[in-house]
Amino acid sequence: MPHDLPKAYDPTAIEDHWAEYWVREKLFAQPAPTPGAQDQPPLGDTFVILLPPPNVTGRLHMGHMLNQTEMDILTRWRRMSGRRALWLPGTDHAGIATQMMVERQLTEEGKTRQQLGREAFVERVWEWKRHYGGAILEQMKRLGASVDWDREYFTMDERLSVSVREAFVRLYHQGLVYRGVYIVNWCPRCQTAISDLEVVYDEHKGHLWEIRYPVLGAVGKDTGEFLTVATTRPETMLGDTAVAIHPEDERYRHLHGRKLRLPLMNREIPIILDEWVSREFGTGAVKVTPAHDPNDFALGERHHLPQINVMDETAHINAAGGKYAGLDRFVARKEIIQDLEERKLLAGIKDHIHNVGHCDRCKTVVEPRLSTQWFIKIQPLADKAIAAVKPDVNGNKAIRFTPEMYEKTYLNWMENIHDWCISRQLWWGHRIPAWHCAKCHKITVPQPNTKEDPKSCAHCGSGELTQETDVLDTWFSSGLLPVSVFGWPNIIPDTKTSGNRTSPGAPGLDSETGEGHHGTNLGAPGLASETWEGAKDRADFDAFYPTSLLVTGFDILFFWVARMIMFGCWFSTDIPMPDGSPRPLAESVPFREVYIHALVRDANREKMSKTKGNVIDPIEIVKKYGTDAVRFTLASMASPGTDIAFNVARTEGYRAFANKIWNAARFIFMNVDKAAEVGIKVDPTAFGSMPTAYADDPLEARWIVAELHATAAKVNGSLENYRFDDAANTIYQFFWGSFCDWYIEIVKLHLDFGAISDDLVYKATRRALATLIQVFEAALRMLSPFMPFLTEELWHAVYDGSPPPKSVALTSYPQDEIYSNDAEVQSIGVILSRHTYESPAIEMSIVQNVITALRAQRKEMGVPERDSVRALLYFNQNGSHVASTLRTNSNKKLCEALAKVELSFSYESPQPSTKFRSEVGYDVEVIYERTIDVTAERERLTKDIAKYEKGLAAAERQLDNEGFLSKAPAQVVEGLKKQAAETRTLLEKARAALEALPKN
RNA sequence: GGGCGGUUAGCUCAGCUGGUUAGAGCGCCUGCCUUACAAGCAGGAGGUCGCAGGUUCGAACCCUGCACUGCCCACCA
Repeated sequence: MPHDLPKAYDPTAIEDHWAEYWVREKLFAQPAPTPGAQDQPPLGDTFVILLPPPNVTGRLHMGHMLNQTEMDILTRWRRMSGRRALWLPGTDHAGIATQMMVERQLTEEGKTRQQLGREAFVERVWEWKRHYGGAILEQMKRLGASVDWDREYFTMDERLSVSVREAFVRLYHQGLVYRGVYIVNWCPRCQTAISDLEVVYDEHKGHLWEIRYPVLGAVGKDTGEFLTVATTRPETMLGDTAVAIHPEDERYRHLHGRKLRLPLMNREIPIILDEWVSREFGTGAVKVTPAHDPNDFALGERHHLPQINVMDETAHINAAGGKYAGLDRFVARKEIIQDLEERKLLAGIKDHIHNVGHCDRCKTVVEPRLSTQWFIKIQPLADKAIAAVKPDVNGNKAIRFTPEMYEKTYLNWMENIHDWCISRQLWWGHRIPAWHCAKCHKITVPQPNTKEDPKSCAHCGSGELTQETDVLDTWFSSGLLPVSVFGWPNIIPDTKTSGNRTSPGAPGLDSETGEGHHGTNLGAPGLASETWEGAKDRADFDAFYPTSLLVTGFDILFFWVARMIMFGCWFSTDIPMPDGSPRPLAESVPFREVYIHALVRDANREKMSKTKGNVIDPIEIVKKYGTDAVRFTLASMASPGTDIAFNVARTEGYRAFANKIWNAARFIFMNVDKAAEVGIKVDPTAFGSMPTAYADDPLEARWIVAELHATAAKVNGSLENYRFDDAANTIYQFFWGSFCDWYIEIVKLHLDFGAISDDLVYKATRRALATLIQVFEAALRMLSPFMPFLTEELWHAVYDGSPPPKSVALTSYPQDEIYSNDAEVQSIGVILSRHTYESPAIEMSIVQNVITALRAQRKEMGVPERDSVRALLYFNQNGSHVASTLRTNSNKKLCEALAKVELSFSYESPQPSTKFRSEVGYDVEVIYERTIDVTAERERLTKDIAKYEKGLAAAERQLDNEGFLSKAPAQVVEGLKKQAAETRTLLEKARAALEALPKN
């Protein structure tokens, strides 16, 4: 019997069970639609969301948990609101990170990957992945994420690898991929190029070394003069091929056309003139090392300087570095400085604060390095990606950012974008589908839509081809996810004819409208119903692309979000709409909305980091407080644009909330059981919808039903705007503040199983019980996206273990049916208008106000909590609605029961000598013998008087103001007048009471 | 060097397009083991909304300046 609930809620007792249940029952599976079939609900009502794929190497941290909580709340909410919801999970192969992980393993075994060889190493990584790669998703399952596990992907899956290859191949044949020798950011530890984004800059206290380069005379002899250059990386001087000065720099005008002798290397290098040189910085003379600095590289190109690479891939000096060969760059730096000093060529050392680039992955200092890499010419893709975010002529945006300010950040970056270095010198990843010819040394890239690797060189026909050894940047494959997970490119029939026929990158692409000229393959209408290889994928794509929303952190805005937008817009443009029409930009975006969430920090607002040791492990917290409490904590603090300072004190509070809900359920089930004993059964078929109340229902029933509807309206509205905090707080307030604190306390009075033989009592009890359960059941549904475990457990118990659907997650989300439509409400006879004093909200607030006043007065008089006492209620001239509310017998009884008083009314004023309490519209007096603490009383009254005087003065000042009276809206003026009158009454009474206190 | 945020109760944060006397949770104080819940109930204290001007009948909210603080971007050796 599920009604036997323990006294305190123990999350650990139920969570594993439900987590497994949701997965096992495949409750959230959303299989690909059958081609041509009519599905319900209609395809238009989809809610599709991709999980930002965690790294396979990853362990769940608070950021993941926030991200997943938000996505789960939205997905569950949309699903319950009738949308066909699909949340798609997967993991990222995370090239560098994973390779590092396995290399570390090998090191422990005393091996290196080079010893293993590429093939064996990659197999080893796969093995690792099979073993440990699922950890993070297992954690996710445990947290109750309502994803479709049948669709789980991995970015190195065969299916997704096909997409990656096709994307590269198309871009290549569109002329948007190029290969060349450039300066790239090189990580000497990872021994690979990394993109600009993967370099993180740290401010670093370094030095600026000033080195004297001897000036040579006409015959190549030292003149005895020196040109002093300044550098932060002296070791690069081994590769210097010039020194640059500003052409207008008067100090050096006499050196124009002269040469220098490069110290330590004894190489003659020219002095070149370039306006790029800043005369103010350093000495105004810059050593130029084209092979080791991006600026110098550009300078070198302009002046046709040789490029001398002096370091190997591990940042050790190579043979070109003379006697320093073999030294690590920092060791070499020391020796070079020392040698220069000995030769008196070191003019000075200055402290210098500058930014040093580090590898995002391993934090090694990045070395700009000349190497052959693959790049994407990004501008054409960026143009579309910009158009997708900027408002069109009608002011519509194909992609909307929340918070909106990220739109600016995004556009700013996109408008200043650089070509993307996509090659990585790793073994783990998608190997670049390009083949080098041993004969003509040209490159062969397969044609689009071909599966076979090329057998012979496309240029000379030679069969001596070897595939490129570099792999693609991890973000290349994750950038493709929105299209690749839905089957692209295998979704266009007769694909042999499409592909490289036209080049979208070519001039003529209209990036403003996004309507490219590469629509070579406008499929026929009814495409999805045809039987062909990709029909199933195509139906999937048609149903779910574009996705609805992306929820992610700003840290991967450029890495991932921007790349998905570029790729999504680029590769989906030529896929016709399901009806065969061309795909507009708004339908080629990978997602329609982006919600960017904040960072989770520790309770002191510090960034969580391993080195600081302040990382909060979500799994630990979950074990301690329960998943629901942690989820609720995150949700309640997730206000767009604000970082979350995660404080377990909050979580403790929400564990208490879970316990509160649990105990409310215990109370309800206890009464259900009592009712059953006297033959009252509640019809469960009435559950699952929104409860209604009728004119003859008692106040608390009419009120709580109205509150429920109002709460539903507010929660739905908040979720619509990603206001998780508002939504969570609203539900919290409703459940605890309204349902438990007031409704349950009052409904107890109407659950009278003792006098059940009386027909009226029987009916009233049955009705009260029905409303109680219905509201509770609806509240569970409303709460379930936030607290899926607890609500699932209790919801099943409400149905005594045999609910209609298999899960609360498959029921419908509470919708407001009152506040959204007053007219209809009145026509069906429900008395729930909020415009009159008959409104349950106003009636209830009066009752609550009276009860609170009575309780406060009791307390002040020192009445023991148990005792019932007599009390007097004095109505005054502002209190007509109070009087009319309380004259209702049921309301009077209510006040008496909840305040433990026996109430009498009076239309006189209380005697100044008695101790009473003044409220707006009435005074209360509790009849009880006690000695008044005159000092405390005087203090309280004095404080009240000051407050009233201040308020009254402010109100009167405004009411005397002509401008206010003429310009402010009538209701504001009226409200202020009323309030001023009330304050005046309260002030007078307080003054009188103070006057009446005994003096001493 | 550019750009974008933030500053409201002891703490963490709300406060929607300016409108009556600024809210919540936690913490704090007081009293209660009242048979759903002490992870609870009841009552209470606590804020000149960072500072200085301005606009307005009216400003936490709009404008200007300042202070402090956080983040992002940037090739200055």
